[in-house]
Amino acid sequence: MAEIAQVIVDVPTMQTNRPYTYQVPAQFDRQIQVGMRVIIPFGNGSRQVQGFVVGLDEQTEFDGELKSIISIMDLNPVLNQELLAMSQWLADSCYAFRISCMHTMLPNVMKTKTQRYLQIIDELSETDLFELFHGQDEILFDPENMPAETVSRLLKLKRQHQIEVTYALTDQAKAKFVTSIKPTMSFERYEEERSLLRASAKAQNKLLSFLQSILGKEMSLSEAKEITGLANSIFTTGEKKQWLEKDQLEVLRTPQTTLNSDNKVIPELTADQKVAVDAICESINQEKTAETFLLQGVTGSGKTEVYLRAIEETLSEDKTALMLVPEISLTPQMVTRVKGRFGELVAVLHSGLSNGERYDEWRRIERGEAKVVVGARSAIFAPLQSIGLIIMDEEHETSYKQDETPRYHARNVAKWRSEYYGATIVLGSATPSLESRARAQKGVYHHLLLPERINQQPLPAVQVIDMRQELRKHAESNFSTALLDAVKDRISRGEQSILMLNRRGYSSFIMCRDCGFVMQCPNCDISLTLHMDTHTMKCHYCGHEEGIPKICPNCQGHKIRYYGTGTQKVQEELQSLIPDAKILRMDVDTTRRKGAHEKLLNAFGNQEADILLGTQMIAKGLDFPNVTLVGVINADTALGLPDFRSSERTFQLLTQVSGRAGRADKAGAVIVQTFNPDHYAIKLAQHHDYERFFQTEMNIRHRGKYPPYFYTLQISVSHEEEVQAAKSIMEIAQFLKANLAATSIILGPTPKSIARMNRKYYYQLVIKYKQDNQLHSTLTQMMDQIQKQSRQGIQISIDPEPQHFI
DNA sequence: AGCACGCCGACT
DNA sequence: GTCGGCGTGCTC
Repeated sequence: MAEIAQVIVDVPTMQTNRPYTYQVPAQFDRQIQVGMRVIIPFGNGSRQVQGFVVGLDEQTEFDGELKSIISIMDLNPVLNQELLAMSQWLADSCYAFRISCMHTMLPNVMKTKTQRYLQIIDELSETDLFELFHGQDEILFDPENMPAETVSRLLKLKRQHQIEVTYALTDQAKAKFVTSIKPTMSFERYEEERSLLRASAKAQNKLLSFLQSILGKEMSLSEAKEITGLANSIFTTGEKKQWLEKDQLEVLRTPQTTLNSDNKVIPELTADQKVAVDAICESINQEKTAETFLLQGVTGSGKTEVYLRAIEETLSEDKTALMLVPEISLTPQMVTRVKGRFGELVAVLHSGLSNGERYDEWRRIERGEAKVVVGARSAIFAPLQSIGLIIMDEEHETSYKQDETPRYHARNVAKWRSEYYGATIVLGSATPSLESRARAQKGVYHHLLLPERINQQPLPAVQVIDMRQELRKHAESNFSTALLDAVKDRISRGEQSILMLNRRGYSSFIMCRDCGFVMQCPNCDISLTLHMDTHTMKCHYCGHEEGIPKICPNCQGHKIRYYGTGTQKVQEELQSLIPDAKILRMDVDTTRRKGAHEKLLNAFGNQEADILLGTQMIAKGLDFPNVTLVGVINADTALGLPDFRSSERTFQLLTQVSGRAGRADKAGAVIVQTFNPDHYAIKLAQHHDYERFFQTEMNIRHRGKYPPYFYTLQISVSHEEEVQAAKSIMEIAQFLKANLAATSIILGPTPKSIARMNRKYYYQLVIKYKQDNQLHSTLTQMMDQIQKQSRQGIQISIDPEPQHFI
């Protein structure tokens, strides 16, 4: 009986979101395994696409002519049973296509690039041959980058069957090889060869001794050249004389990290740490129990050491460990600390890796060479087997939720994997998300506390400055007298300060003083942001860019002025207020280039500047012993946002920056400037009072029927015409009202706060629900319906547990 | 997605 | 009359 394969094709649409059946040709019989990639014909014509084999059978229900698999792309499955099962779960829970989920779980290089070629199959006219084919019998077919007239002429020839389209799928997943050398003789034979040399042949002599020293080994040519200092030609001579063999050696593009041995010092545990480590280790040692711990520890309480001990225990049980950290915390120091403890067993996955490097790290994990994986969000899909421990540091971070499809939350994926393997989860944070803290309260998670800092240092005193008062005292400025004095004081003492600007909703724009005209993006409904470094106006949403006008485009007036506060403007103001201060600015503009981020932080660490001024990105995980002052320039810009999590965000951010001050032997101080000094999030952050904040916020969430009491789900639609988008979301709302449980609540529909983006209008609604068995099927049904309208330009997206409501 | 089929306006 | 516009349906 011939083999039959079930294949998920690489065509991300609703209609193709299911397995297709293919014949396994005789030459591939018993060579194909579930989880491998294959190339298959799909659709009319001879179109070829990539696919993933998800099942193998002897027979099929499908009663039509089966097409055959064209080729196999892998020697081994790239998705194992676990990941395959997970892709299905992920697709269901995120309302995403299965193929999109599969690609999300794999390195980018697993995606094939499709190229189309046109081949002449019949005699062409002289003109066509030369004008279209340049005298060749095959050309690349790339309609996007060809003149429309050329394309139509080519298509016409195709219709007349004079030429045909061929497909070439290129697999980018290629291992990297270098030339290597291998000794071919025995020690004695080399001695013999040496005796035959003339005395002047010094280089050859050297090569012979070198080959003797690496008997039985294989080494890359470049490394051999480096060690011996011999030229390429000597090795070529050696090859000719058959002293050595050249070969292709596979190398892993593992990024180099320097390991300094002083990281090997393993600190003593405090009593609290010991309690935590013991509890976690006990769970790790229990087979097949998926338990979750919430490790709540103030900044500097030594959470990382607890993680490292837990990983150690996991490895000793012959299991693997996964440690997630937010992208911005994935600093070289952090990586060095883990590598210092577990060395070569560690694989690191972060956004700075090239596709090739990422692929190589992925394979180290997949082959079992790496047993500890450290990485940002997508590292949750690392192909580790027999996972014993999953750690999520800073578990409250919103970056754990992917904001494009599939919109998964790494925490949920962690939970799934932990149940699959019976692994232990450790969620760590100084300010846990309300969801997690509430689960700990209910006993769903084990709650572990690290209430004290390692060095017994008190948390820094936080001073809140009422900016409304400040404004009354003196002219408009971003700096209160208190903050300015404090900064000057640090400079005079040779200490450093960190100043944070809450960037959100706080960018610079230009406005005409005469008519009030504000420059807007022609594609999106938002103001353009001023960028002084490039002297342009940019749209932060679609990337649109144009010059700065000198006269008002609306009233032709000359009174165009800058408004708003960007880091750059604040830097200028600060510089004029404290002329001799050395200020380092860190924001998206100064860190765009690769490595710029690190460079800036190193410069600051080496005390090349007095002040580090930046956006949220400076709040996380940085540890500078000489920093004794942290200032928050505008604490409350997030508070004004129409998002039920804005208080939580503000509290978390303030608590986090506070932790940056005075971590070493010097006492630290924090100054927070705000227009809402009485807001509970700010007051409770001032007193480092997480528990009170938790209680207060829970009450508010309870009253408002928000998470963690209710689940949320956002549906948004977009269309080029506003009426169409509005009509569509109204229909959806109607449909949902008729089909959802009575306890479910629909908010909206409303236009999105940025109602137009990239020439499209956006409308949304939010469903709040406690338990709704009909929800999933209703939404699936709805997606099906809407998909039929997709030809008319309606686009829909479902976001379970959205992190941003604006 | 991307390809073919099929039905309408405006050109040699 | 035919060419080519794009709306519609389908892909094992």
